[in-house]
Amino acid sequence: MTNMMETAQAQLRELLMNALGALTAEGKIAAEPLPAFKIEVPADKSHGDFASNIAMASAKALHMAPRAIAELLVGAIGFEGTYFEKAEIAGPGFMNFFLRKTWFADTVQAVLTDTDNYGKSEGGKGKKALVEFVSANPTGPMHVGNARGAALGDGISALLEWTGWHTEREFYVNDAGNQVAKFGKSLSLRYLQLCSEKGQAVMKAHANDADAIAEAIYGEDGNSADFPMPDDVYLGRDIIVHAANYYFQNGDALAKLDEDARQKALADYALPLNIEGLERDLKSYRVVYDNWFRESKLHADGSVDRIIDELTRRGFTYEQEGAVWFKAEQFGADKDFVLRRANGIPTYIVPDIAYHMDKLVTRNFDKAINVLGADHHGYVPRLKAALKALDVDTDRLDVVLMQMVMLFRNGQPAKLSKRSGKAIGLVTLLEDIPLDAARFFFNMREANSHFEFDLDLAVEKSSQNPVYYVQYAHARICSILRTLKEEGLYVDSTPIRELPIGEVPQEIELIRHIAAFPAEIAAAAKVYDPSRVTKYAMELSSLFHKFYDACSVKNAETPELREARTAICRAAAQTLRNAMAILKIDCPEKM
RNA sequence: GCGCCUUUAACUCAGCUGGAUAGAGUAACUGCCUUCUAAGCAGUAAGCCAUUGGUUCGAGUCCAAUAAGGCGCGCCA
Repeated sequence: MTNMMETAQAQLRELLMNALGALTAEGKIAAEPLPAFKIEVPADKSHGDFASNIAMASAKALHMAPRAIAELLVGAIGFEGTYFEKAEIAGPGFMNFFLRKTWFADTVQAVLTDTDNYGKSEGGKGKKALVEFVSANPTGPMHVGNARGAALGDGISALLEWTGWHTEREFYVNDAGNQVAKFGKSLSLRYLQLCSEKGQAVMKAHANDADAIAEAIYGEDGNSADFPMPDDVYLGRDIIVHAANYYFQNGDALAKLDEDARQKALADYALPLNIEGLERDLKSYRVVYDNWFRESKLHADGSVDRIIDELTRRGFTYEQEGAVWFKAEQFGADKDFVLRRANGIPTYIVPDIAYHMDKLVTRNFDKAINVLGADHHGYVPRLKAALKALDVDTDRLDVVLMQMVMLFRNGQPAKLSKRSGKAIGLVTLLEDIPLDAARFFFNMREANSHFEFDLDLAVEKSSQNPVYYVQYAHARICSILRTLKEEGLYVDSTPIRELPIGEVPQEIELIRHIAAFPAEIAAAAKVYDPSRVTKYAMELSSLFHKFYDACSVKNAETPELREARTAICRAAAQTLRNAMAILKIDCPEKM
């Protein structure tokens, strides 16, 4: 796929190297090894399209003033047949280079040729990445942090795909261990409450409505005087709903069983329902996973036990107070930690180690990327220490830490959904704000910054809302093209290089930014940061609106100019669509 | 106590691998639609880039210390 920015940069670098070579051959400059120099896009447009610090960087080695070097270079460069028409020397010795119009025309042509693939690159070709994100506990509904994780993880996955990686999205299902036991216990308690006299009264009062029953039993805080709950269980309404539904289907038979059997039966009933629910809710958020990897599999096939055995075999464990410890300090972690408790049950990290061995060894992904809440940052060095002890190159595991989300409404922290009045989770959030807004907003800030989510702004249909600003730009372009077609003014028959493209500053600015798209995507993928895509889209939209204001397409001075601007519009719309496609946000043709 | 993150305009944030006068949006005020979507554009205002030192041709950007805020350091996950 075409990257005109890169093409121009490579050409410029070659021109400079050739000029240097020629000057050295002529003896005009000393034959010294020169330090690396940079070619970059200056912030100030009057400084040209590209600038190089080559003269300043080489000053020391050549024992010459930067400006003198620059002057020699400018004289030695042959611009014929290239994308560049001239160079200027500025400031302390910067060299500023100016592009010819053909470069702008070729950029527009590249977008129209590549269409939906414009911006893709192949840096990751032949390599496999596994992106694990959300992995919410299946014992309850997803919270707002999961919504951010979902948008972020999905965006990172898309960026990797756009840069050539074979990418799989994965959800790690914690369907084993302590929290499942706690889940069963919670369900059992609620179930027994429903079977009690008071519970039966509530059931009768609310007929077969599980939600209404849950509301009544839940009371103020899930721990009412009539239906008290201990400290170490899940209190949520969803637990009561499960218990009630089970009761509707199977009656009170479980009340007569012993506690363990009842907990297991209820967990076996409710857990699959929750997992289906997670899948459904994420799908409605436009997140579709390739794999749902179950923790229980790692227990069932012996992987978990094998981790402890293998670390022991290698001499990296010891026993203390009846527990098995891993010598993590030896592998760079802050302190040793327990692998197997005195009661014989492995700690949570052992299945995690087994899981990552599965990712990196069994399935042999080149990269495993985990999107985690920042509160897990202490856990990362421990996991890496264990992987290192098992001979895995820990650079293959990249962790993207994500800071907390704070929801705001009317400038105040918001806890409850406006519409349903329930706690704001992923599902209730989408009741309150449009899907596109959620996906856009959660990708506006980089992962590692605290995020204040303004709920009022997200629903606002105005210029203040960045999602609408971007979508409006696209709809506006579509409207222009529609009008041209209706009036028979839409023409795309002339080769783009023959059109007058890049006549005014607003056109140039817009095309320059369009040309930067492929590099921006590659850079965003490299640092796992989809927020660069939202920023790019906002900037592109802004440049289009400015172009729109300055350059009429329909009423262009000449038919050639109209055709040129039509092509620019099409290229801008295409680029905007591609950026939004990465984030899975719609680009409506009308608003 | 140890470790990680954050600190840029009144508010929310950009500032890519150090580069030429530090940028947006919001809020305030002023212009621009008989002409392709005014959900837009243009203009006016605001900043010891937390503090102090260091590295160099050059620091918001790199290093060190300090301060304030957030988080983590379990035989919880």
